[in-house]
Amino acid sequence: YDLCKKHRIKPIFGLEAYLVNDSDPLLINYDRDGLINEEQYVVVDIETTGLHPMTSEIIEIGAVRYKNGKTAEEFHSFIKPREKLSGFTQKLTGITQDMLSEAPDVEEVLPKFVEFVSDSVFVAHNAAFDYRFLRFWVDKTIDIKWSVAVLDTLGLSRVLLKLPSYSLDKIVTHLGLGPFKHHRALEDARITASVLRELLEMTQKKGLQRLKELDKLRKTSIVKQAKPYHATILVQTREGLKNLYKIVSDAHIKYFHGVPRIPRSILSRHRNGLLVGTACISGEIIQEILQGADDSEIEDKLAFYDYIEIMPLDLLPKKNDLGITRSRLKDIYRKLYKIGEKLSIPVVMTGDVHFLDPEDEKLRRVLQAPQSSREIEQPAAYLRTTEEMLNAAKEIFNDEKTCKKIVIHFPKSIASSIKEIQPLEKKLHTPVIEGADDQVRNWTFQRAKELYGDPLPKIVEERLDRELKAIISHGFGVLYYIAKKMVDKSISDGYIVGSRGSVGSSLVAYLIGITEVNPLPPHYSCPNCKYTQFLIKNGYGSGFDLPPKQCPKCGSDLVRNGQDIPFETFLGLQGEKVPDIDLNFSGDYQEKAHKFIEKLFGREHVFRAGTINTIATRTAYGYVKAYEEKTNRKLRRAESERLAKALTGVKRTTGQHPGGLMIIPNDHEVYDFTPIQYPANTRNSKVFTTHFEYESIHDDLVKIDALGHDNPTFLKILFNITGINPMDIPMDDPATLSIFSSVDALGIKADDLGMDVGTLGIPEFGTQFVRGMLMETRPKTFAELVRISGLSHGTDVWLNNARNWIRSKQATLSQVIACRDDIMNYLVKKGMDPAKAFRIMENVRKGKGLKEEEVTHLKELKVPKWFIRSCQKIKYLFPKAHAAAYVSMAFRIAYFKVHYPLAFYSAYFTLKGDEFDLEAALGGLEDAKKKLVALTSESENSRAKETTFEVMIEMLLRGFSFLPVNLFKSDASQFLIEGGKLRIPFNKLPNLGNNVAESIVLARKQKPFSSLEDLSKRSKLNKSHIEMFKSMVELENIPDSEQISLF
DNA sequence: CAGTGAGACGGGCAACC
DNA sequence: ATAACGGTTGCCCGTCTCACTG
Repeated sequence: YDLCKKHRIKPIFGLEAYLVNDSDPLLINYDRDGLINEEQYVVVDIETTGLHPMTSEIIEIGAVRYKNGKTAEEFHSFIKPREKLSGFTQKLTGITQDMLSEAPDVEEVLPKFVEFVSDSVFVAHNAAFDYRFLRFWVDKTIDIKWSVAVLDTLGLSRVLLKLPSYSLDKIVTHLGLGPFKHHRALEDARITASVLRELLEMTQKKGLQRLKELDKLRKTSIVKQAKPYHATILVQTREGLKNLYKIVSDAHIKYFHGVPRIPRSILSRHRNGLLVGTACISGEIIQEILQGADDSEIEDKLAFYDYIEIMPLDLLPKKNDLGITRSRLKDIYRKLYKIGEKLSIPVVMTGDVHFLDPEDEKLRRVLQAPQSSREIEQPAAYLRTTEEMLNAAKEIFNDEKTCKKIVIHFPKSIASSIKEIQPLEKKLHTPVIEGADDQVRNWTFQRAKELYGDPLPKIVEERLDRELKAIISHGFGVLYYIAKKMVDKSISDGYIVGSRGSVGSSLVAYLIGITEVNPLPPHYSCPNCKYTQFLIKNGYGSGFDLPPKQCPKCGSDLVRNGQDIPFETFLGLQGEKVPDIDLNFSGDYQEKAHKFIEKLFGREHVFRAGTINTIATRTAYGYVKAYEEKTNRKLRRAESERLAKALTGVKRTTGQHPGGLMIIPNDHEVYDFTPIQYPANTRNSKVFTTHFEYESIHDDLVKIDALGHDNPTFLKILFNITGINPMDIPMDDPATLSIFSSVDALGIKADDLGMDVGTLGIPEFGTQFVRGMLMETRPKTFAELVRISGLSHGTDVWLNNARNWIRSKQATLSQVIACRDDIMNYLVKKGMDPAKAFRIMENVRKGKGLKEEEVTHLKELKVPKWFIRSCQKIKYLFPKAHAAAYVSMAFRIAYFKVHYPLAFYSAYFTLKGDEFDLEAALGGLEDAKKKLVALTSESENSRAKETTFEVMIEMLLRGFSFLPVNLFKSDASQFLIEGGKLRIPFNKLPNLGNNVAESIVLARKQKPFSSLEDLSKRSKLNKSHIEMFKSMVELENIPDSEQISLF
């Protein structure tokens, strides 16, 4: 929409639909009122040389008269075809050329057959096929307008039976009607008569007496059985867009079967503001014509459509399985034009555009390569100019006037009947919860007074007033409210919540418990008498670094806190920035957190943000390679690069956002903004996602990010093992702080470990890169850790940037740009207008650099060169609040690593042990070291595995070791502490996942295993597992089988 | 006894914070 | 030896095993 606006193109929304006819009657042309029981039926089957009456012939007719539960007279005849039988037909039917050479001509057989049917009800399996075929040839050869009541056993069995397939033989098997010779006319007719008998009995059991009541049985499950037709839908009005969203949602959620299907009844129900076109040769109209529908049927069908589409003849593949030629198609198009004129339905020439330029056709071939054994020719479905369309029209119609009509005039008039629609308002629709604002205000002040006394210190009061004004006036109070509810719920369920993103910049958020980051300047406060002391500009970057102190008034130990973070990073200067509420839940708890939000807002108002998975570089090269292999040719490098590049961005599948929930305000429906669907169209998913990805709707809807993270799980495991509440850990513990610059506190030697910092396994501090930073900077304070955290994220923040300024002594660790906040703080201090400083901060942190006039302005303010260069290089930058939150979590985990090592290693391997190498663990230190060396030289893609090895080596160095998996002692997934050792859990065995591991523990709880046979029976272990158990698991000498105890 | 389909598992990849 | 942002969820696909089917 934006691009159209920019380039002054009128956008027309719409789609190519898979339309399914769910409203075709089971019985047609029936105008009597007979009883099911008393009606006379003729059950028919024909064998033909192909599927389309225009291009194929009838070679055999079989029919059985049926009345009152009994079959009577039979009719059978071969028919001599005008053309030779294909091998396929012979093979399918078993009918040979010989059998037909003496047969009568079609002109001779059909009159007898018509007489045999007389005014009975014509019955067949997929009756439309047989009926239309016969009718076409009756009309063609004996010139009779034949019309007779038709009943379809296929349709009838679909509504009466529940089967995966409704082919005649499947139904026969299902009904137990015995074997028969399929694809021979008389046999098929006889067996179909038996099927008819069963089906009619069933309808009578359902209480139906009269044949014309049959349509009462119709139900929506037909949608999945019927063949989908293409159709084009255009959006004419705003109402139409919402209707389309509803239709698309239904198609994805209720009627998805291979493709999203749109039942005609649903389209009719939401038809306002929509135009429906007949689409390509896979559309209903042309398909029906090919299958022998006559003009009056086509006219009836066309009543549903708003315009008829005609397409350039070269879109028809030369070889196609429809048995249709270009000249035949040309005739059909001409006929459609005539009918269009008669019915006053505009006929337009459309291009069936699937790509932009003719040569892009090759890209489609490459895309098909992995799925197909041969190279598939693609139709010329490119975007044509008016000139090209006129030329294509001339191939169908002789007169220029008609060509201009269908290429120019009719399309124009359709386009002008379409309103210009703005799909989204680009205005945030915040949800409303009655009383939320007041509640947030009350919670805030209540907690503020608990911490800082009443009346509040000026600095606190001023900040709260400023924050609350911005928060509430922009309608964000409800976000705070909801976030608090979620955090409270998670904590009461036993899982702490990590804060992430910039929420920690908000004092209100801290006070109501959304974040543990206190953004006030470093300060002392007395938990007893509420004495406070704020230390502004005293050189401390974090309250955690302040020296311990007693309250001068009452002598209690003072609390030290405050990370010194400006509120503006969160909401902007005037609260103009849409805030991001990001929360880190334990991965184990994430789903529950989502359920909780659904409950709060209502299920109709919360949807997981959808994502669209596209072909990216790696996959693109995969496609090109597959294409090379399939076509057996070697492309030049430039060509494969060109193809790969052109393929990137093509949609592959849809998915779920890692944690984002879109909130629909109470006074709206989701269809005001987006359709909805299942992720990846998996019908059993518990989740609905938005059909549009987050990026395209984020201006209009609030998103709450409830993400999964290991830290809360990590700390929960540590709490369970040690009983120590991670939130009570002293944040100035010197031993803990020391491992960020030395290994001494771990009781091992740097040389043995191969590094001289102790942060292996500490989240965000354990990688080689960050360890390198630690070795270079040797941070000694919490504030410095926060800076390292900022510096260690994003490209060109540390390397090629801050590190150089520090090395060349142009700036110090405390001066360089480590967080977003640093930029604004510094520039405001230099005298820049805060609004400008904010804008620069926002641009730099997104990697947009500086504008030329901004550089000039910075120079005027005497901002040093290194600062300007820094801003220009940074690609992404943490907010300080995020860094502070993450360092707090890392610090807690580090505390356990120093003081409760086994608990730490247990939690670490339980959580991060995907790459855990069981053999190395049991092989001992030297073995593990050897394996690590081998691994490092092996591949570049084994970083995670390397880290697991390093942590393992560190643990062994500290004097701890592993115990083998034990059938009676191991847990499913947790590393249990036994003495000074860690017992390896079942799920670390190769090819044995959590599922199976848990089944073992569950069965063991019920009753100890008496033998391997018993184990195999009562758990989900398979044979290979059992074999593996014999060599890798301590089985404590249990017998192989139960037999021994029998004797 | 071959074919099929479902489910578990692990690796590779993409989207996203 | 060098360069390196770290860490999470989720989808697809190939492989393996096993139960079921005719």
